[in-house]
Amino acid sequence: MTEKKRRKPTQKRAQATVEAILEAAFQILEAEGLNNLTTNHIAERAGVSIGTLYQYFEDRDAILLAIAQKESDEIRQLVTEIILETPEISSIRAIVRALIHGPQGSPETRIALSDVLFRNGGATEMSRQHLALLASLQESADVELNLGREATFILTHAAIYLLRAAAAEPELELDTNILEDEIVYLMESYINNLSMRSTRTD
Amino acid sequence: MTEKKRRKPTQKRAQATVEAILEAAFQILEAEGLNNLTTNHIAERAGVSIGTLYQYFEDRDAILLAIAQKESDEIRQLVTEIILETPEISSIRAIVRALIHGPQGSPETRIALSDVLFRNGGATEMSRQHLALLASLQESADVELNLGREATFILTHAAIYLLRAAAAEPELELDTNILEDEIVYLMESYINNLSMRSTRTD
Amino acid sequence: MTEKKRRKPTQKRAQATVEAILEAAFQILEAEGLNNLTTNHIAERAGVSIGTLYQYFEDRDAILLAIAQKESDEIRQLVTEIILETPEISSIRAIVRALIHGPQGSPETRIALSDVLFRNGGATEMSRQHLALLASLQESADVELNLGREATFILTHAAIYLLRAAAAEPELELDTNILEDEIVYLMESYINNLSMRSTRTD
Amino acid sequence: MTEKKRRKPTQKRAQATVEAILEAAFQILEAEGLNNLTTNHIAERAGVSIGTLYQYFEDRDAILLAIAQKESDEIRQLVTEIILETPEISSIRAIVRALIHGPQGSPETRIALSDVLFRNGGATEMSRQHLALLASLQESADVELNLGREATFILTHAAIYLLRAAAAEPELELDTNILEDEIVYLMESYINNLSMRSTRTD
DNA sequence: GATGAATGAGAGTTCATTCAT
DNA sequence: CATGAATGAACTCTCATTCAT
Repeated sequence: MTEKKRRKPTQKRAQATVEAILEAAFQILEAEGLNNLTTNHIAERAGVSIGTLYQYFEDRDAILLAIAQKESDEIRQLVTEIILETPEISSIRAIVRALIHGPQGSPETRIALSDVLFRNGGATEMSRQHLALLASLQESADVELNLGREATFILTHAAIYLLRAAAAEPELELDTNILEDEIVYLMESYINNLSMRSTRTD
Repeated sequence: MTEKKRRKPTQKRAQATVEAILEAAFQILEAEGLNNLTTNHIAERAGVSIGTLYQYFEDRDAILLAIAQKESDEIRQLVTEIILETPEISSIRAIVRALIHGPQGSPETRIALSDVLFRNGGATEMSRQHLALLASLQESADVELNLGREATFILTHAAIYLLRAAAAEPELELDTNILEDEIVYLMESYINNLSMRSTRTD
Repeated sequence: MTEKKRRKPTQKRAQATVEAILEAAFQILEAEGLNNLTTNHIAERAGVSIGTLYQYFEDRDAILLAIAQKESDEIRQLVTEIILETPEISSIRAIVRALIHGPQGSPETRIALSDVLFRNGGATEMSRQHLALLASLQESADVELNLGREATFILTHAAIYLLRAAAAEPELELDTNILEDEIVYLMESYINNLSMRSTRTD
Repeated sequence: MTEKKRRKPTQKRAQATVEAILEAAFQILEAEGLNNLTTNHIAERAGVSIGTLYQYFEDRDAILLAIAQKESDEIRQLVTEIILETPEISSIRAIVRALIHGPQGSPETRIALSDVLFRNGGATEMSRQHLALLASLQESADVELNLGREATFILTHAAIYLLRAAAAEPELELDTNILEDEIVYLMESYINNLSMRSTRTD
């Protein structure tokens, strides 16, 4: 009854409003950081009133979440594209490459976005991404892997968190191509290790 | 010049006050999260006035930083203790074990603390920890490793970030013993991979 | 860029709000002095929330400045009115009379207001007032005055500062009419002195 | 009974402490302005504890007052010295010269000190200075001046406030020698004017 | 649907002053 | 006499959010 409903933008104009808000928020996040990402600021930059903003978004976090989900989708998409374009590379490399080149924005932006994704349904949204990742990885292995929870966790998180850490420390001046190689090596050698153990166990 | 100096606690009473503040801050962080960790709240819980708090800490962040540095020291200490107690285990396992059992507090607490450590001298304080880690790892390898920046980065960050991620997702119910094993495998197989490449290159 | 913009009151309601804030501030300044002129106090007296206050004024000083500028304008206006109403009196007397009767409020209020005017663009806003004053004075002299910087300074500051001092020492119980006469004498005799010197010098 | 007594420094060591406090306060006032002149800051700079400071001074204002009175004394002294050294100059010029060269410190410092002098017994301490000034001026006049309250006020305040204003506006780059001349002219021509009126009236 | 004026809890912080040691 | 740890009222200012227009 008393629940406030947020309008779902079905009309074209409304769609444009939502886009403007998300775009404005992203720009501010990039240019001025999470601390200056205030709702009033976003509304002003988007050219809408603060009241309008609140008709489309429950609260400040919802805006960030929308941006993050959009990026998340784009990365999934990118994995597929990479595999289609260069079918000779391994799934692992495709994933790592997508994780490197997909996300836009500065380190701070990336962290803010992955944080919000985590806060809002860490067990839901984010792990969906991880599980998709895992499915791809399974294909890479010669033998069927006998994965425990912990190995699964490592396979689905290592690349993501290492790349997040790399993004957060730009002063290390890591070469993205080499980094791609090394992370691929890291994961492949771990999968080999898992295979050996699986074989032995069987 | 313009810096306000904070008193360094020389008297016994002052020492106790500082301890009380840090302890109170830690408890609040645990029980109520980073958002409710306000300076007034800390002072109240510590049983001191807000003015007293500000005599010893520049600002809110300084309190967090102090806690984080204390924990950081404790972990370094723990690595040493583990190696002394169980000399048969590898350096890698000692480090991973210390990283698992060292940090106190909930996932959110750990993240907040590692964040503050990173914010305040990401290239200073934190990498000191990483480099010490690296030195230990070098000893584990049979051949002298020929490490590029990117491989170094992976070696020094993989365990830390994976464990941070694990702490952040308690709903996965990971078994810490198994997790320790798997991370050790991950790193050992990567080091083997590096060794093989080093050998070939030589 | 980093400047926070303050809303300019476009709606009628907003105009009234700004008026209420200025009025409240003036009353408090009168009744309780500059030290008790806190932003919370002003907002409360004005019947608006503290947040509203800060939407229209950058900070506490900006409120004082707004009041001072308003008064400053009123005095300029008053000089003109006096000359129109009593065209037989000299410019000097008109200015002195305006300076005596124009400013509202207690001595402390006047000083606070002239201080804030001085702080914010001492070389800008305030000297504009002084220069206008000077232009009027020049007309009073028979011969064209040959004014050095220092004489100019005296002409433009003597009346203002003496009246400010008089306002600051109400216990002297100075009669404003006589004071007006004496200050006019002071300035006229100085201008005569300047004229004599100018004549001689030519 | 319950009245707090402030110690009068009779011993040598105590004298030194008081001196150190006043000196420290003056330096801070000069270097960092009235806003940063905190009691803790003064005590630290003076090398004494805050508790000690409060044994010699009732409150923060008392420190400023002590400095101001010291300066005030020095100026009175300076007038005498100037007259003794250069007996040919008029009393007026001696006073003006002393007011120009006597006070130490930046404009802000001077204003702060004259303000405190005024606040604490505007009718007492400060007018004592003014009356001494007036006595000297009376001697300069040929005929006995028949001074009303208002004329007295002008004679005793004009020079002081004009010089204070001049000090407050260093950007005008007034030449102190010329300023001395002009203020002397201002006052002399006013005294002449007064004389003429006195003569006529008699 | 859109607007933007208004809200207000509450954050961080300062500093004159006291008093137990 | 000196110390300096402790006090806490008071202050400025922010920003997510609401709701009358």
